[in-house]
Amino acid sequence: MKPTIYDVAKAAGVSIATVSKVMNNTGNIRDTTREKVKKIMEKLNYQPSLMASALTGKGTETLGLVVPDISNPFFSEMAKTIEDRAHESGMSVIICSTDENTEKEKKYIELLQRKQVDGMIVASTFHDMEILKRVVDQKTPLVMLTQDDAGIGVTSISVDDFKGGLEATSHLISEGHRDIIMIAEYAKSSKFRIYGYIEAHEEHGLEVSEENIFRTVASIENGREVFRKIVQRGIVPTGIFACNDLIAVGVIQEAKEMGLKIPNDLSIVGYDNTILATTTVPGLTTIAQPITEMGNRVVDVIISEIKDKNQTKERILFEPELIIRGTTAVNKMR
Amino acid sequence: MKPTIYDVAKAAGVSIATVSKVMNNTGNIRDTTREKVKKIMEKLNYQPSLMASALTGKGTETLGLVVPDISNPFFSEMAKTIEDRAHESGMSVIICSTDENTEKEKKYIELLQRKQVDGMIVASTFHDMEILKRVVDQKTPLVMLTQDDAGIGVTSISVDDFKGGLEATSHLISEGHRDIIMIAEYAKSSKFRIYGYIEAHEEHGLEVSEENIFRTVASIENGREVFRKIVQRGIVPTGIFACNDLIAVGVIQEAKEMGLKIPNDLSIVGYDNTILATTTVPGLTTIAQPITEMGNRVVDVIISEIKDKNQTKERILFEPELIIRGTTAVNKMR
DNA sequence: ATGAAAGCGCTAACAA
DNA sequence: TTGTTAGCGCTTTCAT
Repeated sequence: MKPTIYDVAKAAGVSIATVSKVMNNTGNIRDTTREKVKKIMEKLNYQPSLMASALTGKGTETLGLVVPDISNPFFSEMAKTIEDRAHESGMSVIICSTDENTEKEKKYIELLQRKQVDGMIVASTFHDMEILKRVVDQKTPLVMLTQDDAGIGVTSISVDDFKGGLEATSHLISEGHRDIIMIAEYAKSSKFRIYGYIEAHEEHGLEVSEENIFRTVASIENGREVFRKIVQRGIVPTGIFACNDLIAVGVIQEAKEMGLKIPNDLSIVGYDNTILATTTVPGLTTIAQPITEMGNRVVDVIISEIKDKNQTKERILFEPELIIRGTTAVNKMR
Repeated sequence: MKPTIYDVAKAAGVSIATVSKVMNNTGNIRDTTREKVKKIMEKLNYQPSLMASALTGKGTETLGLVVPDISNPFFSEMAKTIEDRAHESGMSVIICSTDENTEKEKKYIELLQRKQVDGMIVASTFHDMEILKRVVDQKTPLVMLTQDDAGIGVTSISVDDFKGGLEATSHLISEGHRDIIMIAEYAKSSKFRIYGYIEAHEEHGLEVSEENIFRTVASIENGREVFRKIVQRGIVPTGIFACNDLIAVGVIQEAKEMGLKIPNDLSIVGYDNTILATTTVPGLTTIAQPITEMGNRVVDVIISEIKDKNQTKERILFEPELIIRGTTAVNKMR
């Protein structure tokens, strides 16, 4: 079936050691031998088994990427840069989508361990840190993306969520909004965005009510649902800060269907600056996370940790950036 | 570091064969022994190496998925269903994004072969069929998604693109449009959509000009660019059929910036019915591909081919469905 | 019911 | 410069 190193060796009339050497460019091989072997490999369409070489101690040249939902543009865009960067370094990526489901999180992490990935990038909301702790204990390089490390001693890469929440909320406040609802996720990253939301209020001497903070899971449908709930409760916000673009889009859609004009009746700020933020009408004002930079960086970090396992763990924060588009405007309701 | 089967065996005071048997539920093991071994595995957090077991002839329980661009919502949504379905069957998925780049296509396919994936799903536009032919020759199950098999004898799953193109164009024609531009991709799937476009014209006794068919690569930016080009050439279409939602969104954006009213000045039909089609304003009229059904089906097919390599190859066509939203309306320009 | 041992495809000493 | 050989962690006969 698939040719092995033995097939190549036999066809070339050399030993498997020689074949191995020409594959890996190690040792001293006579040019003529090298050429001969290469020709045979070509002819047989020989693909050395990564399984076998991994077994001998070499790496698998594979990274595991765990995200909550690959169909969320934020993560698919992130996955794309991560993949590109990884492949530049000769590594491939196994992507797992956990659906924010604790069972799946566990299953996928274990799967990645069994596949002996050289390193793991975890962008998913981990409820059970014990699981991650175990991979760290087994010395598998791990870096957290988009959330901090929760004390398991790994490097983490995220944007300054506190600042992001602060900027988003401050923008709404400065436009004259006073009744600002925040729609957060259950995810860890939301925590700091909430603090930012609170801080912005305090800076302006405004009250914050826990009642104005809603929580849901990222999806357009959930965004719609939460907004419906908000309205049903008789709350009349003029501004909404949604923890991601998906939710923001849901709010936009629902609000429009209710006959609200955006941004005149309702201003909305999203988070992530995904492709969705550019396709809505009006365009979505949002907090940009530098997806490309973060993706590239996380790959660079994980690769350097693979090379040297004892690197100092750091907490890398990128700057969020407020992108003002059309969903926010001066509050004329006051 | 990571415990091996030897560590477990030693700790449990049994042989590795016994450990192997309890892992795989094979052979006859005394209950007490089984329990003892299981307890040790638990305690050591033992994860059997998939590398090692793959080497002994077992599968890798991994599927390779090759797409042109994972950040295109069509493919990320597809990837999500494929992943979900695959994981239900205990298989994981390695996703590769080729960027429609022939080099990368080759690189990734070879990578997947080296990783000994049990099967491959190829949704990417393959220019060099020779490469795919080789994987088929090596008896690796392969199914093509979203494009037909180009004579390499594998099963393919796609929607009836001819019909999709026909319906999209017929819809525009029935709304009174006569100057309909088609923006296609270089991809194989576009070929049939173009035939559909032509057929629709012929059915209505209308002329088709090759000049009205543009080609580009899927992205919002390219959609904008092509539309600019169209306008620059002095062509004034009232209808546009774009081969995917991304391009359609680009057209919408560019047209709006030019001050055109949609759908009054310009009607647009997309293709794919991704999340983007729901977020534009007005909503995008588009041809839906049943992403979930196709994704599930392709996994089922590949898994059954893995189980039995000599299955009859088939060509499975799903039905496209015209989803009418707000970007199309009766042509009032005539 | 359990274990010894061969072998999967490759790497890396070590010999020759 | 090239080849021999002992593993890597696991599965699977075949003995015991």
